[in-house]
Amino acid sequence: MAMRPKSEMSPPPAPPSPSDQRDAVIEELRKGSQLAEFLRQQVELIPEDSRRDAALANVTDITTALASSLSVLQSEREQYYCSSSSDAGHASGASGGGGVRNGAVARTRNRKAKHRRGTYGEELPIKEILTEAPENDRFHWRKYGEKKILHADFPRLYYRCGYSDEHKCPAKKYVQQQNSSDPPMFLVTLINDHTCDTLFPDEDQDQPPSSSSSANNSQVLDFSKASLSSAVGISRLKKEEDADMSVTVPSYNYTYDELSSSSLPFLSPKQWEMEMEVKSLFRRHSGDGN
DNA sequence: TTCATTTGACCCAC
DNA sequence: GTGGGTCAAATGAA
Repeated sequence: MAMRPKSEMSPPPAPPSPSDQRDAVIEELRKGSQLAEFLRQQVELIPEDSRRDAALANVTDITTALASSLSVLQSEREQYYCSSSSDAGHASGASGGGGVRNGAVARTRNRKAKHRRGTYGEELPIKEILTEAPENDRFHWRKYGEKKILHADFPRLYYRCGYSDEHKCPAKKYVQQQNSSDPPMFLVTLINDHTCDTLFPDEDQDQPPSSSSSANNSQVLDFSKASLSSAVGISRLKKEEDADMSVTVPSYNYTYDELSSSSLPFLSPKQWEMEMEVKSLFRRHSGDGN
């Protein structure tokens, strides 16, 4: 965070409100959309058909991601932080949810609930990810519950790490559909880091995803900026049908200036090479004589 | 047969 | 009493 000299901070420094942060993000997304459109024009100048088409596909993904994010943020501008003390007020949109599949079965059990309601108890850290593909991260999740949430039009889905039993991995995530747009957006709340990932390094990490799924990265809206790199990684497609998902979008957490100083953890080497190539074109055509 | 998902019941903080 | 989080039997898919 940039610090200003005390002499410049004459008014009492009011911390930015959540709505201010949201407006700032919306503004950045708008700038990003303009840049993406400009980038598209530059990419169209690439002479080689294959490279141009691939780059255009990436730009299209970026544009789609920015547009959908803008849509979500704007539609929920006044709702998102209404319940600032709770996480339960995020959802909005049309009605949905599942129906009754089975008849009611009377069961008697004798057990104790392990968890507290409300503020996730003491489980930390918490990361929130806005994505079109909530299941599309590199971890294996097992669904353990689904709950209709008050004032939410979509049920909240509860997942825990698929290795929670084997390796005592405490990672969990809650998935809340945000709207009924096409594709719908989901707010994914990640709770606890994966210990299974550190015990058993992901064997696919050095295997770039197939070119057909060039952008299996989710959108990350992490206002804290602290968990940006670890929140979402290159996807491990746990099921074959995941490979058919075409709604994944590239991460837009980096500006083009930041591209040069960051390592873009979400991109495969091939994608990274392409990004660098596009970036080079971008600079050349934007009059950057350096 | 095994594994994952569904879904009503249960627990507990508020 | 309400509502969010979790459990676990029932069920379906592979």
